[in-house]
Amino acid sequence: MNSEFTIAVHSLIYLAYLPDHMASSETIAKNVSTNPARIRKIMGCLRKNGLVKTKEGIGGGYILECDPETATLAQVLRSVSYGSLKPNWCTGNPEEACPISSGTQAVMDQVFRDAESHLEKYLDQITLRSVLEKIKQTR
Amino acid sequence: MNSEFTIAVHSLIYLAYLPDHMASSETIAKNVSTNPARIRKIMGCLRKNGLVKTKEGIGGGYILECDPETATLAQVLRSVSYGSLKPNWCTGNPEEACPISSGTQAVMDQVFRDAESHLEKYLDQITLRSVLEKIKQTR
DNA sequence: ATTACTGTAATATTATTATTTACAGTTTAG
DNA sequence: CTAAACTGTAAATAATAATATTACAGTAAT
Repeated sequence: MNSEFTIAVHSLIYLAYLPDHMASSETIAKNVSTNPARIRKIMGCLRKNGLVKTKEGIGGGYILECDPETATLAQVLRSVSYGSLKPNWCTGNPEEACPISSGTQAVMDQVFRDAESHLEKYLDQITLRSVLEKIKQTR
Repeated sequence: MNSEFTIAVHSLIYLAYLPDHMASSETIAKNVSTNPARIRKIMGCLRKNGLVKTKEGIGGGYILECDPETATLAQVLRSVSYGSLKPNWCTGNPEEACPISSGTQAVMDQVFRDAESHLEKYLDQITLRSVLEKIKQTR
């Protein structure tokens, strides 16, 4: 898993935290500690999934488009990191006669897919609001 | 997650599949499609956790030291990839005054730790035997 | 029209993964 | 007792993936 999921959650939490629920890619990038282009790319995914809205042009930026009370980390995961649990390196060789060498990868792929859907179930219980509350309490 | 978990599972399945449950690092590496040094490193982790036994010297190699019927993928995960769900890149900056920038990482770390223990619970239901059976059926 | 934004892609940089090589230590066989 | 076939481990290198930088066209406000 790369960091896009974490960045997406961080950005959404940040928007939820701001009084007007809005910020530019540059402001978000500073808060997250990354660069604006990366934020824009990730926000694009969140926009396609209805979690944020874009306002282009001067004074524009990103606006939270979901209710932190009901939006869950699973929605965020699906938006930016679908299928990212499985490593991209593959074991074995499909051409081999040995069933272990040729067949293990497919079975492991299934294991990872199932694992990811379990992960989703867990993340479905975590709302943006609950994360925000935990952050506030941590201080 | 890097591929060590998949390689470890593949290696164990391969040993379980062999009549004498034994093979050298070179043989395993060929089956997995990687190099012997990597296999030896991973097998070292599995040995420390009692999943395989090493036989050094001529005619040596690795021997399965667990019952495929009861050994689970969770044991393998714990042996080789503990804490690997969380990405190593971190968002935010602990020095910042903004609670979101300084506090999100710690909360996300907790989310990943919990997610990993959920993952473990799922993998605890999958035995080496069941993976081996699936591979055999796939043909 | 100019300014301040987003969307997107190409390129560069850095970090992580994986491979290769090497060698000391161990056991078996002759 | 010595050579051969293994493991254990680490260092060096190569390959790949993640991240950052740069650039520029498109859009909306002033």
